[in-house]
Amino acid sequence: MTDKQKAILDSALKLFAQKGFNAVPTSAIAKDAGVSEGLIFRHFENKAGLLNAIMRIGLEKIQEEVQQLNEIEDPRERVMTAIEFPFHMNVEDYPFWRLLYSLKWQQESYDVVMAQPIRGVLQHALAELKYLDIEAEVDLIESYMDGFLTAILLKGEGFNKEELLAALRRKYK
Amino acid sequence: MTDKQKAILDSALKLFAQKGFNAVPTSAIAKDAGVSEGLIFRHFENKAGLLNAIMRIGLEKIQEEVQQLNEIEDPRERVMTAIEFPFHMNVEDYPFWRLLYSLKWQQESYDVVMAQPIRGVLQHALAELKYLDIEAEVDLIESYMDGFLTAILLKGEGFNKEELLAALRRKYK
Amino acid sequence: MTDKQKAILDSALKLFAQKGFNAVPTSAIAKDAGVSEGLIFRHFENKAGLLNAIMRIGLEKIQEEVQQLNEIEDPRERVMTAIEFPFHMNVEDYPFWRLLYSLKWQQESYDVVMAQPIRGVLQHALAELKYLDIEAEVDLIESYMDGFLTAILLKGEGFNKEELLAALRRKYK
Amino acid sequence: MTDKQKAILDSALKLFAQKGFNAVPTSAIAKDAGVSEGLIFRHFENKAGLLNAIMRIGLEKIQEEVQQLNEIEDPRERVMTAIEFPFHMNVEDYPFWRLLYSLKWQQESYDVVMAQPIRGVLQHALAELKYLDIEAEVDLIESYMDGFLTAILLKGEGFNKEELLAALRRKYK
DNA sequence: TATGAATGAGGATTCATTCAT
DNA sequence: TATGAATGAATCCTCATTCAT
Repeated sequence: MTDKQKAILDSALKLFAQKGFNAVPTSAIAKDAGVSEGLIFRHFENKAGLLNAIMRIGLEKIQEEVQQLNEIEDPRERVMTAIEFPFHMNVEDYPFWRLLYSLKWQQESYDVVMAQPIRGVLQHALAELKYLDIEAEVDLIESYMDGFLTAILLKGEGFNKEELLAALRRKYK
Repeated sequence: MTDKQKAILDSALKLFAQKGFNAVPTSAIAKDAGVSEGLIFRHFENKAGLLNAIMRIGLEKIQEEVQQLNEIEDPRERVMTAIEFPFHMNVEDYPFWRLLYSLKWQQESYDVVMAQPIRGVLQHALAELKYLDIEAEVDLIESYMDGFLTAILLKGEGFNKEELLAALRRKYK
Repeated sequence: MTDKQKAILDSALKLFAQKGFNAVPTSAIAKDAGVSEGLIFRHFENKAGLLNAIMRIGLEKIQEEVQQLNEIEDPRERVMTAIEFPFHMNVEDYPFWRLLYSLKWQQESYDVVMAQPIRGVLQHALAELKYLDIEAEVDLIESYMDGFLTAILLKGEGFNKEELLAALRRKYK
Repeated sequence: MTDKQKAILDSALKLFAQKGFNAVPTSAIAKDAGVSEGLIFRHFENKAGLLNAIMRIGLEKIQEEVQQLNEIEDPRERVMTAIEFPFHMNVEDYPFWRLLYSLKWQQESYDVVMAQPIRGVLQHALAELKYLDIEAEVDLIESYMDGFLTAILLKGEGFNKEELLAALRRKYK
């Protein structure tokens, strides 16, 4: 991957995350990345291809994250770490998550593919813990995670991430 | 409000909720509503004005909902009813909520205005319950609600709302 | 002619004169006149018909003006009065002249018809004065008049009409 | 400036001069220039930008003209040459002058900027000639020029430019 | 006579995409 | 690989005009 390809991907991710996929013209991406408009199409075929490339990279990152989760022995701790993932995730990954979450609400959903690895972890852990209604429980945890991610990604300022985490832990102690 | 105005609003809400504001051309709305495209602009000035009208109506519905919440005497029950709101909300309001939640992720956010009434109810109830860190607690509850709403609105099929609610209640018994 | 018809004509003349025929929507005329949009078309058939009505009225006024010119016995004085017409014309007729002069520059020209009566006066007077090349002389005088009208109608402020007239008279003493 | 840019400018000037800025759709310009409609906006941003480009070029031509005037030593001759400018101007510049004079009558006026250089020449020359009321005199001359330009630009056929000039010179001998 | 809702053709502008260089 | 001029379909919006009331 050349420098220019990376520049295009970076700009596209940044802008898509800020304004939404449909609201960002390819010309704006080219300008932000400091390349010609044509180059985007040479490298990524079309605008959807650009999005695909971003998502492929994001999925790889998620899979690394999941691998780290799986290295946690204690299933209870593994679940708690998963739930708290939104609080600990890397700030530089925020744009990717914003984009993923904004795309959820439009038809073409990458969401299912992306969520699957984490669901897998949870299913496994809950099975080890002898839970009965695993699917419902996973849905519940996934809902929590969605909610926290939403809060963290959208309430940039005027909101205390640490206190929210503290409140969460108080509940689950 | 004439029949055609209502038809436009209905079609617009439906389509915006399905595909996102930016992805729906006014021509598609007109077609779906069975009116001429020009009529949209005569009644709502521009596409953003149409969205505003939808949001104004939605806000009124939310305020009614909040009023009903406030009639619940017991603050504990009031909070629980609020948290469970996503499970009990009217199916015909789903499109509005989908639209609201999809807009959250783009710049021009109606979100803050819309969430305020519900936050007010929670702040009040938690004060009655002598909570200390009210803001963090409200953020937490709001996160839950966001998460549940996301689940309910996006996982149409292949997901059991009732079991999720049961799992939630088991936790909070 | 009803009050509303007059209101429409007044508003149309005012707006056409300010911004040009093409730049004024019929809706703006209706609004300014305080009538419904439909009424314009009931009374004047279409936008061009409205312009025609304005022009017909204007032509009548010009013909009255010309009649007064013709009552001047001395041909020399008659010519001078004509040349000075732009300086003495009624301020409330400015919009009509502005409109007429702006229309000159577009294809559909009312100009020829409107200028004819005045040319007639000049031709007559110059014949009485035994001029030889009457057409060229009339063209010359008409050019003067066009120039003065342009100056008076366009340089509203920051321009001294009286001094211009004085300068003109100095020349022609 | 590419060939296509020049083609667009040429077509736009021609059509604007014929029918007026507002009466010419960009589609007509594109068609006449043999380019796609989109190209107009890529090069000139919007319709007003296209007009601006035309005017900028026109202003440069005027400034060249003015420079030539200033090379005339005798101030009396300089003034006469200026007054007679409408009679001697290049036929291929007619469209530009038509456009400029048609725009005079609408709000957004380029007129003042365009007229300034010529006024400057006249003010200078009249000062050399020890005129007293220079402003009024310049207004007078400008009016003449406006009148002659109007005549020449609008009475294409059926009007003898040479005879008008002869009549003018007879007066000013 | 008068209203104002409704239409639809057309107008300015945007934007993904192509292509010659 | 990289540019940027060029395209044309689509998009938002305007506006003269019609029509039911």
